[in-house]
Amino acid sequence: LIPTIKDVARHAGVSTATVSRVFSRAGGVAGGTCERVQEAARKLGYTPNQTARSLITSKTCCIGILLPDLYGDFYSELIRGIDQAAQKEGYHLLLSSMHSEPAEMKAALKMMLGRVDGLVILSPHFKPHVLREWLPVRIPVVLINSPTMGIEFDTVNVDNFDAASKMVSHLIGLGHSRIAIIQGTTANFDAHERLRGYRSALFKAGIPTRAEYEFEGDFSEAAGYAAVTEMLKRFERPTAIFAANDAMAIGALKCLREQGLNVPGDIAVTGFDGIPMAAYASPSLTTVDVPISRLGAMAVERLVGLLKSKDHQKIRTQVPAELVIRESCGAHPYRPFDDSVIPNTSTQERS
Amino acid sequence: LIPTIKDVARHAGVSTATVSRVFSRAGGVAGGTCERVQEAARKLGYTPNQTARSLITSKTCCIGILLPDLYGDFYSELIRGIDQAAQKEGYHLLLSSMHSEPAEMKAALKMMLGRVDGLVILSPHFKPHVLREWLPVRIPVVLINSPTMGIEFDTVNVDNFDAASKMVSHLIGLGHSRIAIIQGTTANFDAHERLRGYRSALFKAGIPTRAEYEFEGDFSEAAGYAAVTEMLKRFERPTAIFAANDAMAIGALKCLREQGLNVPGDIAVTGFDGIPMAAYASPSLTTVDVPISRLGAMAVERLVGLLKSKDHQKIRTQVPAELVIRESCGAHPYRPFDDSVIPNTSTQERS
DNA sequence: TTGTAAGCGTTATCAG
DNA sequence: CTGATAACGCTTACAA
Repeated sequence: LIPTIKDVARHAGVSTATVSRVFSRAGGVAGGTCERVQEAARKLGYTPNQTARSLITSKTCCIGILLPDLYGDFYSELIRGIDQAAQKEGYHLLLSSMHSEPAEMKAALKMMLGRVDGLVILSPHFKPHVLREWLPVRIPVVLINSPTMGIEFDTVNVDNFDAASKMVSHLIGLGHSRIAIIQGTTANFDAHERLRGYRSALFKAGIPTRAEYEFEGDFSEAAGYAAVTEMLKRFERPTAIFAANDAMAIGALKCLREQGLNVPGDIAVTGFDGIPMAAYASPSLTTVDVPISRLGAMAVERLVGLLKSKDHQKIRTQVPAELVIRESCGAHPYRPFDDSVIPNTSTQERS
Repeated sequence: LIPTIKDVARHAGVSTATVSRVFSRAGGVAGGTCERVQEAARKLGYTPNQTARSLITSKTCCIGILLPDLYGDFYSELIRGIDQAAQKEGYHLLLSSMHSEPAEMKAALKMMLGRVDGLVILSPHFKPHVLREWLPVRIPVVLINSPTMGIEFDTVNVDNFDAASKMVSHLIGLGHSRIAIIQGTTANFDAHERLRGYRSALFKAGIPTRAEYEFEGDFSEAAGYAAVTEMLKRFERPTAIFAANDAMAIGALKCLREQGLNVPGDIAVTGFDGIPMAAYASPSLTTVDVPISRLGAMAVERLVGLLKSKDHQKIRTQVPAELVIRESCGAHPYRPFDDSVIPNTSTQERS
């Protein structure tokens, strides 16, 4: 039903080897023969079977992407960066996301073996050594946002520590010394690094860290709201809040507004991530722009590098994130609304 | 370097056929033999090569996803739905997005042939007959949001016409008769259907359509802003605005606010898409919730259906979209802020 | 229950 | 420049 190289060869009156040479652009085929082959192929609607091709060449030109069950902006931006880089490098994507359980992830991994030349994995759950155990074959792997305790894998991480430190230093520079943090999910690596950056900036400025200023959170808007509720009960309340992500910062803003407090007048607030809504909050939210799409792109670029050269040196790449100073930290005067920030999210493609 | 079925067979002292039987769960292998094989495989770190497997079985358990260069919520929601459905059905995803030019799309298509069992394509650009020409082999295909003039492919579309019509009818029910539309990108199928729904609702209510109430747009916030600027110059200005997507509706809200007009008091506004920010706008935006993730899921489900049974009847599936009544249309009293709506978009997985 | 051997559709290695 | 022919790693009749 579906034409193979043999059919084309027969119709063109040549051998399969010649047809193969034509389609693999190997050269060494006479002009006339080449045309005859292409004509026959067109007539039959022949396209080389990539599976068979990659079986013999042992190259798939595919990279496997393993993601946990994330969603929203982070997910799409990451894939965008990955896809763009992959396309530029001539690779395709075998995607498997939605993995919350180890068994699912392991199964996905198995499915990919033999189908991909390399793997990009974002797995906040599973420790590198667990992954190593699941990867019997020696296949190139790049980890995104991984704790990278050991040096078993190449990694590409957002420099959460540095950016958090810079943000808190920025607040200190604005005159704040009673700075609270609303932390991300415990045991999350990003959350951990942002906390570390917060503490480091305070330390560098000679400000002692205070346990009662380190509020728990889980990256949700509700957590930000709750943390502020708790915070306002304190006698010596902070003059600034460093939220570990934008969602919590926005929850914090909401609570502060409800309590009649002025931001940044009474209390400054900063976020982390740079979600579109941050610019649209009122006051607009000072935050850290995490270059998610570059994160994905760099992971792919590193992987392709591994694929091309048999360079077996493990590299830890840190992607820098930059501060976006807006109104909520008090560095800028308050303006009711920021510029256009809503991405065109209709069913339309990007114009 | 990488162990094959032969290596396992040799180590276990059996034939490759037996090893194959063990790993393909075909049964008919003695318990002791089975264990010996698995032990050998574990020692060697063997995993079946999926490429070789699918070459002989001519089943890949992969479906190809071809997308244009979209981004943001739409993109991630679509993939989410696709991925969930695919996983449930036991299929994997070969993804290729970022296609703005025909040549890119064609190349991507070729890359997939032989690697996938079927295709899900979202291509607002290319007409079905062009696709048919690019698909020489008879491979199952489901089109998402396609004009579907002919009946060459199965399609899964959002019922834009119906939802738009319902929304405008809702405005009419609230007493409006001078209703403007801010259209989406010309030549975009969704935009076209929403316009058709708008006109249909007016027609059904016996309200004549007026060309001067049909403003151009391109789905961008700026376009919504510009359209309202233009609109306010008119003597008999509309009492309601039906924007063809949320981004434009929010642009419209911004312009109206700047002009000192009250929404919905002076003029009602509605959107389309149901982006998260719509709930967070002030006043909160009445809109149409487009079930994007279900759109993707249904496309996959239909495709898997085609794959399993050789049912060659083409089906046009319409996914219904529902109205989300909030404040901007005037049906509800104005409250300063809606409930928590910001998704957790941090690097953290969905909790 | 197990082994032998013939493919799956392609590319690669030789000869010619 | 072209054609046999042997892989690639696996599954699957068919035999034993």
